[in-house]
Amino acid sequence: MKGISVKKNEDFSQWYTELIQKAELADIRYNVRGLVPYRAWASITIRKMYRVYEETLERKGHLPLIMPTLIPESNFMLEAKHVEGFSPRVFWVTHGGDKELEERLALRPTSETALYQMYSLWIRSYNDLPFKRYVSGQVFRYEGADTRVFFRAREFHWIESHDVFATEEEAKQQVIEDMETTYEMLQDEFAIPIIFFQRPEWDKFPGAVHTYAADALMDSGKVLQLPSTHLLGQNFSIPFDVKFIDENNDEQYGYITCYGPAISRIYGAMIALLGDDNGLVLPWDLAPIQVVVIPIYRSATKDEVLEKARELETALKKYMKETTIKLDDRDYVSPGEKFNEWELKGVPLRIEIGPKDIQNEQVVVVNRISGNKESVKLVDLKNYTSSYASNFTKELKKKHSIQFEAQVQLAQTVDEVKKAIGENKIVCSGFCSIDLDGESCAELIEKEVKAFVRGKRVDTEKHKFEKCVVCGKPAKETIYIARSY
RNA sequence: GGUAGGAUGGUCUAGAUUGGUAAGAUUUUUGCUUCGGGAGUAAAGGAUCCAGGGUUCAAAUCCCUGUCCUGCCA
Repeated sequence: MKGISVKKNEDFSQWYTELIQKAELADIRYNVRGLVPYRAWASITIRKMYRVYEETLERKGHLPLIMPTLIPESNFMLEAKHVEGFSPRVFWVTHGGDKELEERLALRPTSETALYQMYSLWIRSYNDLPFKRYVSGQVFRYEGADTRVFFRAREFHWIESHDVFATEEEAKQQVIEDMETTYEMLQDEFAIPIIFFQRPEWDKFPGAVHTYAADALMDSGKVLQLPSTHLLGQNFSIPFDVKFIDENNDEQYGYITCYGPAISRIYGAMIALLGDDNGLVLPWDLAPIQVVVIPIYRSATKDEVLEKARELETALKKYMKETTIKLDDRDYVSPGEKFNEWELKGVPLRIEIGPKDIQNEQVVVVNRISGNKESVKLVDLKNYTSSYASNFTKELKKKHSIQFEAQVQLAQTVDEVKKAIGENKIVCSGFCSIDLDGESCAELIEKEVKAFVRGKRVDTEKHKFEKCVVCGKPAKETIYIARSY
């Protein structure tokens, strides 16, 4: 069987694994564990995602940088919390040829300690600020056995932007801009519904003052952590000596923010969320091929149909200039198999043309989201396809929009939390504190309920609780609890 | 960490109880017939059966060691 053998909502894990193999997205047989080659179909989409993300960052004042992949251990050791958080997961380069290196080199797990070393040389005065840069590339983290293609790997693909400001206020504004960027990209371009939480102290980026992370709302009631933006304050600028001369000729340390959308993980979230029992479904702009034309003929009608199909292809290419169109004229594959194959790969629009259509001066069009088939006259095709193209992603977003409030269940006790999580809800509760003194309560939730405290909402919160759901002390915060991937 | 399985053509699996010519499906290549929702047929190609050692006339199969994978429990 070439199609996916299970239904998405019956066995998600199996569905996802088969989708990746059968739609030729990635090949898990590479002989280093946790490192995965992405095949052409996934690579094309991932490159498109990079492009739209990079354009957006540049529009908002960031410039690109290309940075080395290796970071000397001495840089890496400069910020204590950062080291503590990352060193168990660093791949180290220890040898050059046969010779042991004098200093170990880290394969970057993130680039703060490479960049800020250079920022301290590049930034001289307040005239250089704000200083906004981004790096696109791979990072390496030695994860445990629990890897899953696109979601968690030992090498993954991301963009990290690192911005330096003269004041804390400007840095805070940047964090807000990063969150807006995330909504623009994930919700508008990639059709993934998200919500931002401020992470509790015990769960923030190592070295950050605050971490704000987007959680994607998956239809199973689970959440998946997507891009996060971090207010680093002066935690890195002091050890790395990122200083500038202000208007009064005084030396000041900069305020830094960093933002890291992991493109490979967003891709995973997108295919997992948007896909259906027939396979992949992709937003219009991100599909490697947007329109596939399938000729249908018998031996007697072959030449005539193929000729008309080629004419159709030429016409489509003329009036859909930004679109990738493919005529699937393979003779050795039956139409039925082509239908299934292109559905598996998530081509948004299929156009069929056969003898009956030629006679009636029409084509048959099939919608990847609804599966609906209809006939369209050739004279109307130009209008039809242009409105189809502009509506496709909107339809997809509508189908997967999740009303956050409708997923939420309020809970006053740990038992209520447990019950609601069991019903695939996201739980809203009172909590003593999201500072370090609240960690023991979070650990209890983790242990008893097998769900995680995601933090407090960044946008306005309308629920208020008297007491912490765990310890019963006065609730300083309203927080959300969910299971996560 | 505990525990139970597993590793055989590109892929999935049989073969193990009872040691004896490595099997099937699928994939790939080619020919002919097909083609409006996963085509049929004929042929060809493809595995030192995870690694190393032992028992034996003979090992995919039995024994030992190692490596890697998977499930379940903490």
